[in-house]
Amino acid sequence: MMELTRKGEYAIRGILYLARQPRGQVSLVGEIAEASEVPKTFLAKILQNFVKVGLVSSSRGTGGGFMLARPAEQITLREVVEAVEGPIMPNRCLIGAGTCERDVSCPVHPVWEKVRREIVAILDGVTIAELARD
Amino acid sequence: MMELTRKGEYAIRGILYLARQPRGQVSLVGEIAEASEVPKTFLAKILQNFVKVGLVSSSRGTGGGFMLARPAEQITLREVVEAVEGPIMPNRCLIGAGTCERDVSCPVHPVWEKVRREIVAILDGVTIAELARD
DNA sequence: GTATAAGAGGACAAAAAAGATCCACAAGGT
DNA sequence: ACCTTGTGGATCTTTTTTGTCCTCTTATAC
Ligand code: SF4
Ligand code: SF4
Repeated sequence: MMELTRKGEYAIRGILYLARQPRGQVSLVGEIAEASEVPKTFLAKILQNFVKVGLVSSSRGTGGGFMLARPAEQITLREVVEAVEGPIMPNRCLIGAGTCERDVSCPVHPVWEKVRREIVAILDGVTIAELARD
Repeated sequence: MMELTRKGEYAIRGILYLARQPRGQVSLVGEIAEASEVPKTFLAKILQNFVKVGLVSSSRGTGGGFMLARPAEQITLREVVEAVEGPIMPNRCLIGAGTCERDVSCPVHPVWEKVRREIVAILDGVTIAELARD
């Protein structure tokens, strides 16, 4: 139950690499992939996710590559995980009403809600900058 | 990320049915399955898991069936979930040393450990008895 | 002791998700 | 023009989830 996928793991390793680069420095997919030991083509997809949600900025052509779109101090672990894995959601019924016909007065429902809130709180409390300096 | 599977969901619904029966009353798989809206053969496997870990006791033959092996007040939601889904484990590297070559001084490691502890604490704080009376 | 009524266990199959790769294309630099 | 680098989509493989089936064992009833 409740396991981070490879994609999430790779995403963290990848963005940590970016966070460790000097401000303004762009990095190539291949470079990040090698350093983080992540399959290059897979990482490319992950970086695309980051770009889409505005965590990372990209540029093409010679001299192009990826860099953080915001300072690492302002990027939380939660944002990184959710960028590639979608919203944190311990049980499907939390998505919205009607997902489970039983959700009207389901006694277990509030427990999952609490779990969700706790996980979100922990991951929101950790920034990429903190993780990167080590 | 981190979603309970159907199996876990069915397990909870199933054991709640047992918890709502009068003490000493045995229930048939088919009966539990129908009431909980769970595929019967799948539920049978789940009940086998429960029996294996000692949460539920079973008997065969005429008059056989399933009942809680302990009072519902002494069964926590964590036990139920772990019985069918295995240990709560937000990231593979928590299983043990050597799972990830990077785990030596990995800065993210402690975060997952914290998440794990929190989830365990929440699920350990909820008993089947509490959930059943509703 | 034979029929019947359960659960136990294992093999197996379908469906979904995860993990990974490829290629044609767009955009930017020389 | 030509090279470089990211983009987007299609596709493929592997693993996990979800579910079924069949045979065997255990227990009761007649
Ligand atoms: S039974 Fe309750 S906890 Fe389970 S999916 Fe439905 S609403 Fe959620
Ligand atoms: S990189 Fe760190 S968090 Fe990720 S699997 Fe390895 S030890 Fe765990």
